[in-house]
Amino acid sequence: MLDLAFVRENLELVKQKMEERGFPALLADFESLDRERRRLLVEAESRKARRNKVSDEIARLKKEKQDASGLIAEMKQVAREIQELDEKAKASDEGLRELLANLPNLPHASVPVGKTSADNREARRWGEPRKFDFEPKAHWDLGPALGILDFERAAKIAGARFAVYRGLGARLERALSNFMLDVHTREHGYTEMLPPFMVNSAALYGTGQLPKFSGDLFKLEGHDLWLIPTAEVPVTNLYRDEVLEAERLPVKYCAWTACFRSEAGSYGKDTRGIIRQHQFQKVELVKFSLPEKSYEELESLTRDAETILQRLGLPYRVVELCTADLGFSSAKTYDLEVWLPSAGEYKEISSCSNCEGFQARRANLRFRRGKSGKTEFLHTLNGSGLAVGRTWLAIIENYQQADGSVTVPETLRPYLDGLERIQPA
RNA sequence: GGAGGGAUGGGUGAGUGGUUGAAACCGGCGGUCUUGAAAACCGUUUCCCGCGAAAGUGGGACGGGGGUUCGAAUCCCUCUCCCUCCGCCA
Repeated sequence: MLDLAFVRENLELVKQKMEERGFPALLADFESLDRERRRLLVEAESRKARRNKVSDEIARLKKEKQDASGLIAEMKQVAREIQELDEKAKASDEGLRELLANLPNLPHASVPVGKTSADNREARRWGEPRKFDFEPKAHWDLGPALGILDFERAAKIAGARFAVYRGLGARLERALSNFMLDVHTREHGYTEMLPPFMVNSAALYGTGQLPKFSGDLFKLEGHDLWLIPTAEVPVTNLYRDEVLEAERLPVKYCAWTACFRSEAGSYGKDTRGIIRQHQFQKVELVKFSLPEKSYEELESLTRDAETILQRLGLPYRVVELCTADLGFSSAKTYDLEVWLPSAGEYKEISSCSNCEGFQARRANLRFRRGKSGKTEFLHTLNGSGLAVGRTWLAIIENYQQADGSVTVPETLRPYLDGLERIQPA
C-alpha cells in the first residue's frame, strides 16, 4: 500500500507511474473520495467534541442533584447526527482504503518503462547453453522413462497440474532442497524457518495477494485459511504489528515450503511437464531491511539466488523486469531465467523483488532507530532461491545423455550418496 | 468436539457506567549524587486520524466487529486468539 499522504501530495506523479505500469484509471476517484472523507470527519468530530463537553456537564449536574433532562434531550439528537455522519465517513473511508489497497507499488526510478515482457532488460548472462550432439528430450519424456516422474497416477489421485515424484526423482527433489538451504544458511547468513503452509487472509493482505488476487489462491472451505502461494507470505508476515530494533536489521530468513497456486487463467500454458503445477516446492529468501539499504540488499539477494544456479552448472540470465511486468507489490524485480534445452530458451526460475515499504505499510512492519527514535516502516525483499521443481527439470534436461540417463551435477552428489548418474531402474 | 477461565500501555497488572489515556510496579529515557559505575532520589515515557503557516487544537483507540446509553475499558451480542480440564489424534 502506498502512503495516503504521499499520494495526496504527489497525485500527478503517482498517476503517471500507474500509467507506466498499465493502470491509468485507478486514481480517478481519489481526489473526490479524499476530500469527502475529510469533510465528513470534520463534521462528525465537531459534534463529538460538543458531546464530550456536554456529557461532562451532565455528570456535574447529576452530582449536584440538578435537572439535566434538557441537555440529555439535546444530546439524543446530537447522538443521532453523529451516528449518521459516522456511517457516511466510514463508507468514504472504506472507499478510499479499497482504492489504496488495490493500487500496485510504484516502480523504482531505475525500472525500464515498458508495455510488455518484451521490454524487460537483460542484465547479464552466466554459462553457455550446452551443444547437444543428439536431439535433447523434454523432462516430461525423460522423467517417466526413467521411472522418476508419474503424471498419470498424479492425475488419478489429484488431477491435472500435479505430479508424483518416484524413487530417485523424489530423492533429487529432496537433495536440491537440502543443498539450497545449506548454501543459504551456511554461506549467506540466512536463518532457516519452517512456517505454516496455510495462512489467514490478514497475512495475504499484508503481502499484497489480497484483496486483488484471491482467484490465484486455494482457499479452505469453511475456514479463514488459504494455502500459501509462496513462503513470502508467512515469512514476511512474521513481524506483523511489531517494532524491530534497527540494529537487528537486516533480518534474513530462508524457508523451504510447498507452494500452491490455482493457475486460473493459465489454461493451455505450460500444460506439459512440471513447469506449471498446482503444488511445487520452493526455497524462499526474505529480508527485512533499513530503507536506505534495501537496494544493496536486493543486489546481494539476487546474487545469493544466482549462486545456486552457478554451483549446479545451469546456464542462466538475469532480467530486469519492466514497469508492465512488475508484480503488484514490487518496486523492482530481477528475474533469474534458466536455460531449458527442450524449449530452446531461458525460463523463469526465480524472481527477486524489493517491495520497499509497500508490504510494510500493509502489514505494519516497523523498526526504531536508537532507543527513543520514532518508528518507521522497514523495507521488505523476497526472492526464490530457487524454485525446486523448476531446478529439478532444468537438471534433468541440461544433464541428459544420449541414452536417456541423467548425469548428477558434482555439487549434488554428496546429497545423493555419491550417485553419479540417474538411469532407468 | 465438550466444559470453564482469560485478552488493558514496551512488560507485569489495577480498574465493573461520568476529570481513567488509563493506578502501581518493572523496563526505557533525562537529571542529581559519584573519580567512574551501581544504589538511592527527582523528572519523563503510547499510537492513529483531522484542522492549523505555526504555536496549538479536536476526534479516536483498553483483542476485532456490532449494540444499549446523554455518556462504555466497565453492561449486552458476536467473532478471533490464549490458558485449564475432558475426549480424540501424528
